[in-house]
Amino acid sequence: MRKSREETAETRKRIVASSSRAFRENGIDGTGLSELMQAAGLETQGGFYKHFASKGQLVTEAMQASLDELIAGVERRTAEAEPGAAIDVLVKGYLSKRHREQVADGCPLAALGTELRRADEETSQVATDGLKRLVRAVAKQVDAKRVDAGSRREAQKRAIGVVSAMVGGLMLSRIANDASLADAFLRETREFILQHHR
Amino acid sequence: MRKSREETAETRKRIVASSSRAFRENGIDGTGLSELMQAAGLETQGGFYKHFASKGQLVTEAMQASLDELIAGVERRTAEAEPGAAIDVLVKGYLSKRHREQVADGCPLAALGTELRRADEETSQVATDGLKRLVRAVAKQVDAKRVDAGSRREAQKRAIGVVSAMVGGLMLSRIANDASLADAFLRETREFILQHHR
DNA sequence: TGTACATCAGTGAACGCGCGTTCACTGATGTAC
DNA sequence: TGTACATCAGTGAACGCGCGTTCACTGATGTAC
Repeated sequence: MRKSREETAETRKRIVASSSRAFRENGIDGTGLSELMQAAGLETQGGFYKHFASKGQLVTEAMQASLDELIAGVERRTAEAEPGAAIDVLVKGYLSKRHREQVADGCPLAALGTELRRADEETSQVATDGLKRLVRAVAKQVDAKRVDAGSRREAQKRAIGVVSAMVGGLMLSRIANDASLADAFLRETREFILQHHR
Repeated sequence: MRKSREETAETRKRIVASSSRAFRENGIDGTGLSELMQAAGLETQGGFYKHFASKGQLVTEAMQASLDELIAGVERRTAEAEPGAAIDVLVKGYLSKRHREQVADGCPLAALGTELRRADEETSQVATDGLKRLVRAVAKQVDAKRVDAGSRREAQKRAIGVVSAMVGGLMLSRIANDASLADAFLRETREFILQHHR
């Protein structure tokens, strides 16, 4: 039953990709290995350890993958936007009903944030790096007109505030079991952030 | 071994109080009943069901307790502050190193936020109510000078943005395994929020 | 106020279950000549 | 290019463990008279 190198590599990628979705959807503790292997199209969970040394290692790689996805999404969206409107596009996309509903495809910080505090060292490092990259990607769009060195530092600082509000707003919008409050969290957090840029 | 009514009521309170701390510290899924009963000073976990119908019911009550604590804290701090400075005191207290470190005594939204999305209906309701009360408590301090009806609605809207940024900033500060980034999240999120009020 | 009985908080042990991990096995793939 | 052997991806079953929950039991508390 041995598989070719190519197939093996594809299986591995499939496990990481489907796990990164499953973790965001059901939490890290809330997702078992048998569920993950089935989601990746494997019949049993025994083969897991042919690809990963432990569940922890998979968590690290899945976190890396979803953060890469997040940052690539931010950069793609802002690159497509007309200059000056990028921050608007970014904030409206992040704090949208679509993003609120599509947890498995969305930001891993807003999906797993409070679980990450208790993650192992490797995952913690990956999350910290992702957070830095996110801040940098957002900073590029904050005050895009001013480009001197001083304002770049300013932009970085502002970007931290923007990221805090975006992630907090999305997470809290998902907690509210009341549609009007949930929508208000998206809408008013967008407004709150964008007031800084008018 | 029967205990008096008074003792029974005290035991129940002790279980709720120590559980609310344990959940914030280690997560809901991450905290077992035997751990909770030991933390409350009971020798075995068998007696748990003399007080609660299920772990879920305890989760609901513990969440209620920690949200009550949070809102009482917000109201106490702002009541003590001199008028006009209340929002400053509130934001600086929430986004402080002390709060970042004292997870078990801190805001349950920043500690358990992403787990609450998957909570049962009762807990979800308690969390939503708590979120509303928090927004209302913060709104009282936002634009405290203007008190006409129109600005009260405005204050409520602003308060939502303030809450999003506070909760997000604290949670992300806890994720960063790098002290300078973690501190920057507290500092710059404070700045970001307070710029709205200058 | 004192006695007899019912109640029930907490103990201690057990239940089935799903968890992460391990392992013997299979047979197609990869390697050596 | 063809053959012989080693490798190893995936299967299927099992491991010990801690989970939430249940239950028989104990004996102090509460209730009834």
